[in-house]
Amino acid sequence: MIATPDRTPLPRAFFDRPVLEVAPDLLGRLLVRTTPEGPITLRLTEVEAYDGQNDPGSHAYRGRTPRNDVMFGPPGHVYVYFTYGMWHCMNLVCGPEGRASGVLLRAGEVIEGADLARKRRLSARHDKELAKGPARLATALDVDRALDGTDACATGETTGERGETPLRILTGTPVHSDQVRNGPRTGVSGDGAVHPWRYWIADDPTVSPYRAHVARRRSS
DNA sequence: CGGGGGATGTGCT
DNA sequence: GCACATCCCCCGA
Repeated sequence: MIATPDRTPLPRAFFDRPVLEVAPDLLGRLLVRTTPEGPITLRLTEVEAYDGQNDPGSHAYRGRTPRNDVMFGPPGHVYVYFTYGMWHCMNLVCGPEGRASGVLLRAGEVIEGADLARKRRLSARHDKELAKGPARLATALDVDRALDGTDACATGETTGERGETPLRILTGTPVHSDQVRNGPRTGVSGDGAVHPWRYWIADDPTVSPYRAHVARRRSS
C-alpha cells in the first residue's frame, strides 16, 4: 500500500534554512507545474546543493549578475538558467536571503500529466526518462527563463483570483534518511567538484546516471 | 543500456 | 577563446 502524498504546500520557512539541510529534505516532495492543458506533477528523486559562499561550482560564486539575480533574493523562488546553448535548468532558492544558495532539481518521477510531459520529451524511451536529468526535467515541465523568479511558495492571496501559480512545491512523501544517498555533484569541475552535495533516492529508476565532468574537445 | 561525438548561446578570462 | 550545474543521435551489445 502506498500512502497518498500530502498535497499541502511547503511553507517558505522550509526553504529558509541552510541549503545542505534543504536539499536532502526535498527528495520525495512534489513539484506541480500548472499548464493550460492541465497539471504536471513531479516527485523529486535527485537534487544538488549549491552554496552561494565559498562554492566555486555555484553560479553566484563571482557575485550578482542579471542572470543569477534571483539567487540573491528570498527563498522559495525559482532560479532558471540557460546553458549549453540549448537547455534550461531550474533551482529552488534557499535561505538566508542574500546568501544566494539554491538546489538544482536534477531528476524526478512524473506522477501526473505524463501525457503532457511527453509532448515536450518525444525522445524519451520510457516514462521514467521524462525528467531524468536537469535539462530534461525543465523541458518536461515546460520551464524556461520566462519562469525565472517564480514564487513556488505563493499563497492564495498573492496569486490572484484563481489561486494558480505556474510552479508550486507540495509536501508529498518525505524520504526516510536511510533511503537518501549522496555523492559528488555531476558536471562540476575544479575545486567545486569535491563536495558530495548531490542527493538522490536509493535505487530509484528515475535518477540520472552520474558522469564526472569532462571538458569538451575543441570543434573544428 | 552505454560510449563517442556534435550542437548550440552566454558569461567569464 | 573557452568552459559550461547537458542532451541527442547513432551504433553495438
